[in-house]
Amino acid sequence: MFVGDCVAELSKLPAHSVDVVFADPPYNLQLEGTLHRPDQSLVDAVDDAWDQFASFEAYDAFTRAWLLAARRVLKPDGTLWVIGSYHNIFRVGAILQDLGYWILNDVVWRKTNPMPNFKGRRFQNAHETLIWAARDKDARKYTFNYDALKAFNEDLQMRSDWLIPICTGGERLKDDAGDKVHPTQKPEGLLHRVLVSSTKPGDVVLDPFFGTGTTGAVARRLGRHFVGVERDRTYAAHAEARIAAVEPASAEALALTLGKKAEPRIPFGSLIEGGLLAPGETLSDAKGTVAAVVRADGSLDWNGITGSIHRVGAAAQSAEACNGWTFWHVFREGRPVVIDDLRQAVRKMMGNPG
Amino acid sequence: MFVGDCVAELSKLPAHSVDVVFADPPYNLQLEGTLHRPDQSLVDAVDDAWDQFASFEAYDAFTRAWLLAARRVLKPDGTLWVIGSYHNIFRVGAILQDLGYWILNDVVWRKTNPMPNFKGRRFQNAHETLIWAARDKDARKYTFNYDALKAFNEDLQMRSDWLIPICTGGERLKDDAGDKVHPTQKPEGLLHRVLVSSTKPGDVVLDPFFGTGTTGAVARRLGRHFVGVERDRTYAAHAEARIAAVEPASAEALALTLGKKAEPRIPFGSLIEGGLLAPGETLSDAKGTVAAVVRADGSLDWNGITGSIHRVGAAAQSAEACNGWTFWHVFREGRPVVIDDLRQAVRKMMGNPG
DNA sequence: ATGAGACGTGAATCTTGTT
DNA sequence: TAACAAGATTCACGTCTCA
Repeated sequence: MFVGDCVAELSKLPAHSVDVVFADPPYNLQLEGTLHRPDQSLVDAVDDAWDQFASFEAYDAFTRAWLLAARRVLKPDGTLWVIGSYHNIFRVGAILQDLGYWILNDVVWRKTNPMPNFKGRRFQNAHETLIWAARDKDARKYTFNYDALKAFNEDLQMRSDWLIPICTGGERLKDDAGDKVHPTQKPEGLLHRVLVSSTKPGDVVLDPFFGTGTTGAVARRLGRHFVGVERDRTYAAHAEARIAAVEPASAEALALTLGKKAEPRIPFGSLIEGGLLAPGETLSDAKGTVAAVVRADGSLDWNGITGSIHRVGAAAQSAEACNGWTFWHVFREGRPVVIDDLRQAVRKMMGNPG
Repeated sequence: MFVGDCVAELSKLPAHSVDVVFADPPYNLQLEGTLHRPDQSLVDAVDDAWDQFASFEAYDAFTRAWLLAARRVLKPDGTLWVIGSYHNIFRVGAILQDLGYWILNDVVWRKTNPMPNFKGRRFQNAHETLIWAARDKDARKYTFNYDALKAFNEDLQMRSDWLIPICTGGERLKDDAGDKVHPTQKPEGLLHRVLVSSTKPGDVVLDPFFGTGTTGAVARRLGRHFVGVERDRTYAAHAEARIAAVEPASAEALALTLGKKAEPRIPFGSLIEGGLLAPGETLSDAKGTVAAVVRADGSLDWNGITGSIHRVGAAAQSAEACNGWTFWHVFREGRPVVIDDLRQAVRKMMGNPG
């Protein structure tokens, strides 16, 4: 591990000495005011100095510099991973294409537990994007452990969308005061999948933005060598202690983190998108005493009371709560069909994507 | 619908005339051999290195041209959607940031049934990326139907990852020979969610790469107007026939679920004017630990601190801010009733006068 | 000891209308 | 245009408190 600026430190390494680069650069978040949750508590923003850039141009220059330095130390058949959000990932992706990297995949990290959008002004930002790229367009022998991934994924090809929780609980590093050490610590599960898919035991992994050493900890556990560069001495110190405590895990334990799957939740609106229900159709309860109209936005209208299938179902029964899936029916060929059956049909259409 | 080059046709439209742009541009022109510069000259590949540079440059110029043209016709509070894959989306995203668009979200379309990766050299490419951006950074009144999407998604706010099947079966347009008409026809379910989330009935939607008219078909069904531009006469002809067969949904089915923000404002004083609260009555918080007195002028008095229900509520909690409507309660028949319920009663009175 | 419920928190470009 | 005021707004978990 080296403490220092990543471009300067990388220039000291020999060329073509690294199998894989994993980089979690600053996102250039460009936050302005403060943000409160509905309960008035303050959201702890990423306002650290290392994430501040004067302009897109400044961020681009920074990005070009470290991507160039990383490319020099990569072996000809090496690959590079970068993670980012919509704030920066498009710039990073375009620049790495310009520099001659060849994109192999973009991969979506779907968070099981993302922070909500508190003000209701956008979609909940529930994912981040990783780019996986070869050093050169004509690289043929880069490492991709296709069969291992397929075995871990219940004999299905590993997809480009990964469902992994954010880093919380005991895994999250805390200082003596109980505060998080690093504002953006990545989950080990993410690095695990990255390294299992694109490195072999004994490979050298370089992380130019080492932070608190997630890459190093997972690399050590998986029997990979690592080189980390971190500018902040506090982060580096925590990383060192953390990695020293890592014990290599058994092969069985490795399989566990990759096998997780979740049953896909089907929103009611998907029945409309999928054409199983048309806007304007009428839903009723099992006895046919209540009638509500399906609206295009995925809500119901019962005598002017509108909302989700559950809310309106509750209102129609004067109940506190209601499972709309089993309450509402639609007529098909003269018979009432519970909409839960339509949901099953959608699930079949949807196949089995994690 | 217009048949022609999108930049040329867009230049004929009036400025600030469009609410939303949905664009599905060519993903990687260099592979398809149809890459033209904005002046219509054909890009001629020479050798690999030069070809790569020339191709990205040309694609960037093409992208800049149509994004600029689209920005001119967008209303100040309009938004733009672009869909792409890792081949092009990073360049598109960086350029639209450079042009002054302000990214609101990136959204991942997760395919339920993606094509497998046959060679087993990469992850299965199971998603595409959409960028949703406002025309301007400081646009505040762009349309986002938050409450409709929340109802759609069973009372959870809509995430940035959408699970939707690809376009197959009866929805996929075929020609007389039984071959698919367009190589990349998008599913109507995807456009449904795009238009429900970011447009209102009656809005104008522009699609500069109209193809076989998915945007037009869904817009028509959802009671939105559309403008489509397509260069290929065959695609345009199929689009026209397809859209003509679409049955628009009824006005009632198109109504959007609206939240509190859309409701008329009721000053607190109206509760006193309407006789629902009497001057001198006592309000308290939900637990009954705080008590304030209602004054005839519509202000509260809590231990000598006077002001609006919000200010006094904040002071009573030692908080920065407070929604007085949900904080304060009044006793009715021995039970605490939140004053927000009284406000609803006033709204009903005002909605049905007499 | 156990369970129910309160509390805290995470890479966030997060309001709107009037004066 | 800047300042002020009204008032709308959250999901999944892990941990802690208290009965």
